[in-house]
Amino acid sequence: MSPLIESFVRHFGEMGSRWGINRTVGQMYAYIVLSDEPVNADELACELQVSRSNVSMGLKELQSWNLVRLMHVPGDRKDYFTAPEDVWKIAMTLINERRKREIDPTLTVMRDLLMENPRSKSDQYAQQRIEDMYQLIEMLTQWSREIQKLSPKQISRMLKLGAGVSKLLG
Amino acid sequence: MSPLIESFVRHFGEMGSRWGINRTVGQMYAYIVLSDEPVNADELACELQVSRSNVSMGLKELQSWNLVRLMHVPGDRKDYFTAPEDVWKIAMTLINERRKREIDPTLTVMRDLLMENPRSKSDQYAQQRIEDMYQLIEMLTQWSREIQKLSPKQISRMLKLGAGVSKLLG
DNA sequence: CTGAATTTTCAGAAATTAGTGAAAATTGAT
DNA sequence: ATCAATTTTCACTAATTTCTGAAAATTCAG
Repeated sequence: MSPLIESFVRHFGEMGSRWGINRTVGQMYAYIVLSDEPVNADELACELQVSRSNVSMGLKELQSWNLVRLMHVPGDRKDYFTAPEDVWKIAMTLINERRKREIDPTLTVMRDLLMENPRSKSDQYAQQRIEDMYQLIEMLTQWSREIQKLSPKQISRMLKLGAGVSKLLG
Repeated sequence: MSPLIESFVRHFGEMGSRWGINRTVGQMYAYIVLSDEPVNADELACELQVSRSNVSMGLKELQSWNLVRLMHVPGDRKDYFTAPEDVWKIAMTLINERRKREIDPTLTVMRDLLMENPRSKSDQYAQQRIEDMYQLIEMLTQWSREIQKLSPKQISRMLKLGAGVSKLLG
């Protein structure tokens, strides 16, 4: 692995571990993303110096996150993996998978707690707080769903406008 | 602690741990956020059933993230803590602190790697990928900075418009 | 100053999470 | 069907992270 690629892979391993993704899985994905060609498990195990079984588990996880696509190369029985060519696609997938696994269940818990009737003044206050958070998270996830209808080009244009949107809104 | 508050605190402990924040710190913050009045360390230790020293470390962390404010109540030597009343403020703080600690250093690493001259075809491809990611992350952080100039009301209006913005942009 | 109240530190224990190797299961060419 | 190639599983070990209790440091009223 070239020094350039190694630096990146190392850094993303560290980053991953701060975001609840394990270091090795982070490195594996960084390696796959930077790779020009489909990557197989043996290559990952060898380049990242981890056991073959660890790679197998990591790949299973990346597949469950829809972050890699399984491919085959003609005349080779091994499984090969690639990441989407479009970084927007990767970002959207990450956001959507995390929403499914973490945000949606959280909203459900909050909704349930808001249905209960408060047994005290402090429960009432707590419910108000929960409602504020609920509204905020709901708004953000709804927005994220909405903008995914747009093309990357359109999203870029919108983001670059930034605070300028407020002028359009009067 | 009422069952309602306990459910929320438990859930946020779990969530925290999936986002690289330790369970206890997550619970502590959930408890503080839902609390009507300023909270002291002994109360947290007692209600969450963790050691006093663990609370001390957790509070230090929450302070370093600017997520709590230290207060004093007259006639009491203990330190008391509160969370901002505005959930938008909390969200912005989280985003900004995470940017400072994780995104900015990542952008620096990527910028450095883009300066190096590629030693091979595959380095060239890797640099292209890194550049794509760099542009994407840069755009998102720039946007996040920009919209923080707006008031929560204005941000809400903008987010609710969602994909509708693209119509305004033609 | 003194000393009680409070907070912080930190070495080590406990708990959790990650990684390995050997064995089992699967796959697909012949 | 057979068998070699490949992937997966899983019990165990290793590494990391979190938590604790005791001691040290700090704070402040008197």
